[in-house]
Amino acid sequence: MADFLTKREDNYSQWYNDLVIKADLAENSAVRGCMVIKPYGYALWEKIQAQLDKMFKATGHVNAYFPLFIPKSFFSKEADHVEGFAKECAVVTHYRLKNDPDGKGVIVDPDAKLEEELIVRPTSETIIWNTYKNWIQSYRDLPILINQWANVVRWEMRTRLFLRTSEFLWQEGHTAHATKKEAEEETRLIIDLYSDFAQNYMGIPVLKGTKSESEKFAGAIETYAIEALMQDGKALQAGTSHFLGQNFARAFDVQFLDKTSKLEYVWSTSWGVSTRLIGAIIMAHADNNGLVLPPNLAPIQVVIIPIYKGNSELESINSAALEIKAELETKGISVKYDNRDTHKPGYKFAEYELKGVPVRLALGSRDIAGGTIELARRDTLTKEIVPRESIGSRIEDLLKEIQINIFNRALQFRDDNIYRVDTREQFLEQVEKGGFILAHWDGTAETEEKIKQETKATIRVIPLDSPEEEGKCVWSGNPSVRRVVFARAY
RNA sequence: CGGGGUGUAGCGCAGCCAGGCAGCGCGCUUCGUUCGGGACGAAGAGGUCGGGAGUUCGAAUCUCCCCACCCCGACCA
Repeated sequence: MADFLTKREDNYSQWYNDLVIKADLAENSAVRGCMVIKPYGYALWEKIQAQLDKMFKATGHVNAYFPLFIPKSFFSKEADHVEGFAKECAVVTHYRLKNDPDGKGVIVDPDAKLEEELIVRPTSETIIWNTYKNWIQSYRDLPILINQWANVVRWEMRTRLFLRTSEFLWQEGHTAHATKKEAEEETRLIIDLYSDFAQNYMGIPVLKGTKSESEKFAGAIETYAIEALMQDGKALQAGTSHFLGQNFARAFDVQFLDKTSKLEYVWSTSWGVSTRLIGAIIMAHADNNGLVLPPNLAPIQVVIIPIYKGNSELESINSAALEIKAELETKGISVKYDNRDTHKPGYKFAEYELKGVPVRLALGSRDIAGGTIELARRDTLTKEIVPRESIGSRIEDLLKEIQINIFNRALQFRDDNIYRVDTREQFLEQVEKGGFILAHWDGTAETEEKIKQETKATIRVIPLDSPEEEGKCVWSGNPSVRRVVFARAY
């Protein structure tokens, strides 16, 4: 059917690239490594934003905005943080252009060199903690629970639309607390919130856990992550929440007087998810006909397509369609009525399938005469004829059903692709096939590094709920007390 | 930064080896017939052949230089 898309089974990454472009989500821009997010892709991001924003607000967070530019000196204050980001920072060195005296065009004005270079934020901990320093003197000033929606820049070597681009959109939460306990609770609260969002809105099951020492955020004491499994068996980190301890407070000298008049460093967290989530939605649900969007995040939940011969038929279909649209909209369902006369129904069917619209209604003279509507669902590609009077309630139920169905499908796939592995041979074999590998690990960075070098698999998470279990490290044979999750990852 | 590849109409490509009117498919415009799974016919529009220099009567094609992008590695949400 969709023969303009590369088949998923032929070349998964080409299929993904084709899909992003053909479904009109985004395209490569004139700037290397940076994408243009097109209206349909941005609409999806807006749905993600709106829901997360609601969830952040419901847990007491507020939004604010900090600068894009960060003085270079701020980066040198937290050693691990510098180490982690130094290699991928864009640097602003000048503030003016001038006409090229030798000819056409403009050049950077050498007289306009900045005293101190500015870093384009790869993340905002430093500028934010420099600012918080001025906001916090007393325990009465705490907690600070701020989120910002922003763009960040990380100069990536290799980029892929949504999954890894040099500039991307995200939200970053930065909180300040009086106690360690409170900051730890915040970190856990957010990773649970992300997990809830991934499962109930994106329809993607995730594994929740902590990162190993080498995989955690630069500057964090502990990094919690949710990890999803894509259809090709590779893992995708879908969200992270960091317990930063007092690292940034010490680096930026942020102290407060507690209730006992004792001077203390502030405890902090940071957490984020990015436009990468769009990549996750694609790679978790889409098929050879195109996107399959979860109803809870689909920009268009229902599309209505008229089928008619001549203008007289169209008129009666128009009025019926608009009635149905209005009825659905009163139930909070987003509906598009596509009565463009420039494309045939078959074209539109294929187009909305490609774009992953969960439910499609087709309305023709036969339906008008018989008081029915043809309803097609994207997740199963099945059709049914529904009586006109029950369409509202049918769709209301169906959207919920589709949401659950695609989650269950992804869950089934995920569960079918978790493997308990106990020997190096099994590990090597399974890593080639993909999936999450549950294996014993001796807990050392050396072993982790060796495994990464030889298999390209990394520890995705150390699951929060993993039971203690005596075993031997799959690589070194040294004793281990629990299994961790390995996979090749995006 | 290494290795490979590609730049020709909006998109996808052929033409280059062996120099001689710049082509094909899709898309686009107009008109007509169509319309329940990507319609058909007819007529059109659309080009700095990535850029520069050279060889030649003549360069998309040969030579040299430059630029950009893509893929594969090392780095990463």
